[in-house]
Amino acid sequence: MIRVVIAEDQGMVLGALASLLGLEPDIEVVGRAPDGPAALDLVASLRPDVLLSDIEMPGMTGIEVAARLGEARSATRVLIVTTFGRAGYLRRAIDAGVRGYLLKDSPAERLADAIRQVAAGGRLIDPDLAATAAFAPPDPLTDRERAVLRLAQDGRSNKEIGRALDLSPGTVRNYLSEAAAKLGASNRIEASRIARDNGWL
Amino acid sequence: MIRVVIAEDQGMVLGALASLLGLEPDIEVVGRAPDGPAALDLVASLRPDVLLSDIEMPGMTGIEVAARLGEARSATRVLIVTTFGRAGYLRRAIDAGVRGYLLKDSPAERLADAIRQVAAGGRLIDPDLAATAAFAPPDPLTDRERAVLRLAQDGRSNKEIGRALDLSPGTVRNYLSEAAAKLGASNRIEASRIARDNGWL
DNA sequence: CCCGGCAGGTGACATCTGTCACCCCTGCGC
DNA sequence: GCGCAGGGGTGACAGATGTCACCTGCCGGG
Repeated sequence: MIRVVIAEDQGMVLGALASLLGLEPDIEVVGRAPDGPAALDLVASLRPDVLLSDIEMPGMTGIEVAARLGEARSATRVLIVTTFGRAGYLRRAIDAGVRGYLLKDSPAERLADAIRQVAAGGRLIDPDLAATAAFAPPDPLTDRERAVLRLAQDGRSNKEIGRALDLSPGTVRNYLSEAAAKLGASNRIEASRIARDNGWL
Repeated sequence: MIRVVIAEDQGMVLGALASLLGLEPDIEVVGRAPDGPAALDLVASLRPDVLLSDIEMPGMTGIEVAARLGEARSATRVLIVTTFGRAGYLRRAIDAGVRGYLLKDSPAERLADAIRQVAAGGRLIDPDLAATAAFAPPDPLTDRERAVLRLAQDGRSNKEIGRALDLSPGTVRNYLSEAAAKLGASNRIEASRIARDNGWL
């Protein structure tokens, strides 16, 4: 019997996934978490074979949860199931020690097999995303550029961004200009959009 | 027996919802559609009691589907299940003749009851969202302002927006300035964000 | 026919942005 | 000690943006 904990912040999807897995004779859903910290606690106390986790959750992302489990030498393997087919997310997930990465776009039938594969010690990445990611350019941004873009994307001015990051407005402008050049964007809005779409923010 | 068609573009969620409803003795999932047009076709051919539909789908949104069904005097009642708790979406959904509106955030247990209620001719709106929406300000934007904001949000310049909408760049600036003033924003980026978050775009 | 309202436009002005060349530190390898 | 890379900063300039007052043409109602 494969023991699984599910972490997913959308209650309806959480329940639906649980019922989907409930149909499988060799899989047992032993716990459900609505956010990152709860997932971490449940894995610590229940020690399931697999944690099936979303990425975007309150408190902590699924990727952070995976990283924490890795640090704690947990035996639980993490399988990410997410909406976002962004190459940058996949990259970070793999670096965090995740064992599988599926998209919610793919057919539901794939899920149980993915869990079996991961539980058996295998690895698994959504094939479409793997192909995309293999040819995607790597993240060209520096930490500063990322920070500045994050603030720029919700309308802060150079002056405000400078205050927030303790930089002069002129320097903020330089970073944004650099970032736009790297991303082939013609202004901060386009630059943030490109970075966001690639999962670099 | 309540006959239901599900429209949802994320395969995994579609399958999971179907299995969730499969547990209910009085509900039968008779069809599944991965996009708007397919949903419309399925409803036309299967004439289910209820269409359970997402909003954001390829081809046509769930709200548009509901509007088309209304025009066609279809007896099928539409229940929206969506991620987005945006007051503007709810408003438009109701105007389109939708009979229920649930959030994916709410617990899975609510779904089956919602379907029964809608199938029986009742109406149902997620209580939290209903409360929020009741106090939310109405959409203050004109069609022009909306169009301009939509283009501004992905980084087009005044000149480009003008070309796209066949307006002079100066007029575009005026619309954006107007919109920002109405929304209490200090620039086009913030204005687009506010409008988007409220479901006004 | 006249008037008011409304969509669209113009011009002027202050700011903000984007681009670029160049400066100042600090740390580090030699 | 020298050189130099890298983070941060400055100044100047062109062009984009935000704000506002005011103009035009068109339409629908008195």
